[in-house]
Amino acid sequence: MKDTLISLLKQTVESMQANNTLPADLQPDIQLSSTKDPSHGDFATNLAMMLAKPAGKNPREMATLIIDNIPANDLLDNVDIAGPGFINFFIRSGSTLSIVQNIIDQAEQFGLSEYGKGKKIQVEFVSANPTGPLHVGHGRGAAYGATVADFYQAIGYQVHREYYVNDAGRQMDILATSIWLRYLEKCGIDFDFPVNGYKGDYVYDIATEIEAEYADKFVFSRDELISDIPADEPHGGDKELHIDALITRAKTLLGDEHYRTVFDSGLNTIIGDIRDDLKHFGVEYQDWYSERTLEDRQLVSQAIERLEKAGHIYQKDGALWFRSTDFGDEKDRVVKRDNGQTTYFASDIAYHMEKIERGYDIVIDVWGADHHGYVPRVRAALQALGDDADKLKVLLVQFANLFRGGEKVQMSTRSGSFVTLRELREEVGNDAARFFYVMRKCEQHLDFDLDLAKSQSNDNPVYYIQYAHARVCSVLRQLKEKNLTHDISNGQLNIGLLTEPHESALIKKLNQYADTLETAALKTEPHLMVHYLRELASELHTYYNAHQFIVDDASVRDARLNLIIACRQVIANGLKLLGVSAPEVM
RNA sequence: GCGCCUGUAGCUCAGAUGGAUAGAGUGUUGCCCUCCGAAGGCAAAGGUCACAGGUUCGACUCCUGUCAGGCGCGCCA
Repeated sequence: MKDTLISLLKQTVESMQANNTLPADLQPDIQLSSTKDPSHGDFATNLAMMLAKPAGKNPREMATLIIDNIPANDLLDNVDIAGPGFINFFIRSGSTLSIVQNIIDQAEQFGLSEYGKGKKIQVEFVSANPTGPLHVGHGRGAAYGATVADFYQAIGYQVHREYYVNDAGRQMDILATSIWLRYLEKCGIDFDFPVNGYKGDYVYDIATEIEAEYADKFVFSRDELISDIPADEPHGGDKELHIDALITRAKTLLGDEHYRTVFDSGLNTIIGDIRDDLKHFGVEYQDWYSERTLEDRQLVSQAIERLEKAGHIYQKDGALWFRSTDFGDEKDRVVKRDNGQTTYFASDIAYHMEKIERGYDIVIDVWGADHHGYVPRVRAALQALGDDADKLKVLLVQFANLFRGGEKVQMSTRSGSFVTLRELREEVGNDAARFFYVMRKCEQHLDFDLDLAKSQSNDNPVYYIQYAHARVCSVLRQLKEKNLTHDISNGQLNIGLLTEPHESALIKKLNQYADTLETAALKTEPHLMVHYLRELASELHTYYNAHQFIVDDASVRDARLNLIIACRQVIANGLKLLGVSAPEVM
């Protein structure tokens, strides 16, 4: 509909250029928008105002000329000039009504498009360190990333969802050591647990499992454990040095094989838990990509070599540095430390290099906003490697602050004091959680008030939309109770009877769904769909209150029922994309 | 200090590429169930779009500066 109108306007401009009403070299970007006010018609364009200046005419005069040059067509009922020079288009009512039948015919397929056909896109999201359960902050990334991915898929892109598992590095060593220490405690060894260790309950659980399976196989004496270990912070020492010494001690005492056993049991338990958690949240991945495999495949050293060959690496203070300042970063970055170990950044270079090489048209990273300083250096690395850095799109998600009893909940993974995603889901439900997380633009801070979500869950906006869906289902149940049937083809035959303002408004809204979906996908702003669905539900509720659907006249009845089941379908389709259910009864 | 994000109704937030009278929810105040689910609808009230300049036919939107809040600036991950 919109596209047809735009091409009509293109023809208009061309014919005006042919008859010299317009300069021939003008290539106007034709903008057509849906109107908010019905008195402005169905669509409006500012074309006349944009063309007025180059053509040396005033906008309203230009508008008249444009209207005179619009080719004959059966789409438009009327065209008006309004305000400073807007051209308002009134679509012939019959042509907008066909949307109802389209929706009914296409059902859950309705609104999907092939916009991105043949294009591959990769979305990496959550990717939280597997050092503990997901918390509410991760939940936002999960809901947002999953929704962005699903939206792209809905407009025809081939989507690959990926979780980057940081299964290498110091944080994981701290976790493994924490588990082992808890295990030692359970086995009766007496010592002070390091302040820098992971203190969550899940650490005990994993330790318990290890004890159950391996009994005292990994037990060492107190002396073996703590001799020559530098003091922890409460005893006037340095907590970082203390934990690092304990890690080294764990590796020495346990030996590679046993250390790996403890390490992997922690990793596997936690990743399994995360995977399970996300699955219940309606979030599934095509790939769980292991950081360790990067090293196994020597991709990290390959990436550094490539940078070196390209002349972007230098040595200083015994370390290898990437000259990222050549590509707009604020300072150069170390890729290999003086102790010979590569940095986390080096792994990330390798990972992004490999992602780009996999041949995606777009590579999307969903990151917490606290990583924003990291964007320029990753982009710099891709440029230095000669890869197309424009393919990388980093979406930064601001923090979700949790409020309980009016107080901001302080969260720290290390101390174990945080609300998990699982707890949140159990408290407010998956539907409300998924919905709330994407209700706001991602760069907007999100205040998640737990008390409000719990105590007033009936006021949840998600219920308003779900209720509209359930209401239509209820009408159809009523119909059955009255021993009436709904004849869809009779409804279509009489669809022209839908002339009430409320009906026209609904039909106009239904016509906007596909466009909303496409915009929301391309802008990676699923909240646009949230707002659309709220508006659609609102108009459906209004219609419900203003008119009776189950009326004696079968022609009107069937036509109206066609309209409301079309609305129900669109609500269901939209909610599904958001990962929210569309219940028939509430 | 430098960089990124944010500042719109009492509160929480929408306002894509500059466009018509800046919109919702919530809260406040009135109405509407002999009628398909009142988890609903209708209406009222509520605004210096942080502030000051600039660009133009036109600025919440773009530019510059100021103020306020959040976050980030490791040979951590």
